[in-house]
Amino acid sequence: MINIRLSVAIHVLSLISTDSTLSSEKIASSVNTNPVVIRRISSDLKKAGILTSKVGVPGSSLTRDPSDITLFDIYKAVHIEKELFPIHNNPNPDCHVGKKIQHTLNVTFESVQTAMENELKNKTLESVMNHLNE
Amino acid sequence: MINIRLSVAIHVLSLISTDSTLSSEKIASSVNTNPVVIRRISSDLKKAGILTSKVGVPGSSLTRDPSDITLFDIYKAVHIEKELFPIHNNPNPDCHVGKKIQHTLNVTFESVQTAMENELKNKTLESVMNHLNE
DNA sequence: GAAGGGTGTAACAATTACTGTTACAACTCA
DNA sequence: TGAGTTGTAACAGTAATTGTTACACCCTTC
Repeated sequence: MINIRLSVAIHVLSLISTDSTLSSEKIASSVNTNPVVIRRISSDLKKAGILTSKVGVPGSSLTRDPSDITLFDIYKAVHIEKELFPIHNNPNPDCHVGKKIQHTLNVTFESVQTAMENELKNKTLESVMNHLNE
Repeated sequence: MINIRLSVAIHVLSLISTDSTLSSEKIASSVNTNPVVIRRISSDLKKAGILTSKVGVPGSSLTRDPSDITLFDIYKAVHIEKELFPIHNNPNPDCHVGKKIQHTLNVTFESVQTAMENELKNKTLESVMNHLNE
């Protein structure tokens, strides 16, 4: 478990895609949080090229169709760059296991993380919104 | 993800499988942590039926062959039960999106988590140890 | 049966990350 | 001009994780 940013970001983008004039205040009331939390996440999404906005002007717009935005795009935008499974530091290099454990687990965990990321790539904002409209 | 328990647990099990007489003190010196951290993780692994040990007797043993212990077994043993991607609480039910976002994301995130877990199920302690011995 | 050394576990400190919040500069538009 | 907004820094509160001390209880050996 990491944080709720991905879920908030998807919520935000779902709202924006149907109404590009919503202020952070209004979005916050739908998400049930503070407007600054919304602006913070919007800022990440903006840096990632997923949405645009103008200082002083309420609202923001998607830069492309929801079918072209994968959950992985959103995930990358709002998550700190770090490994899914961190590995303990400074294992004892004088030990047969300690000497190689970090490299071994790096390789192992990387494929697990990739499997997770591929599944996020298979899902788009559009598919989530379709589910919301069912 | 969140913590280094999975990587420490794999380290511990790799050591135990080649020497079932190692004390938590010795294991801790290979992992480079405090013996209590090792005993805490060993306790989880014991509850999960992956290893056995006796109070007062140094060492512990695997209950089955490393080829029968998947990384998912270890993951379940040492991780708090919780979702990979948590979802924000109390979205506004008066909003079209807020009303359904939690259920929708639950379904969506579940399949992502399953993809990750399946990859963990595909890897065994034996395969990790083979990599350590290369 | 006493001593030394283990395990199991509770309790607490230190650290870190996340969320919520206040504050404010800079900007837009009526 | 003034109300309302975005973008962002700064900080408090909370929660989770790890490391650590402490100690009851249990072997094993002498």
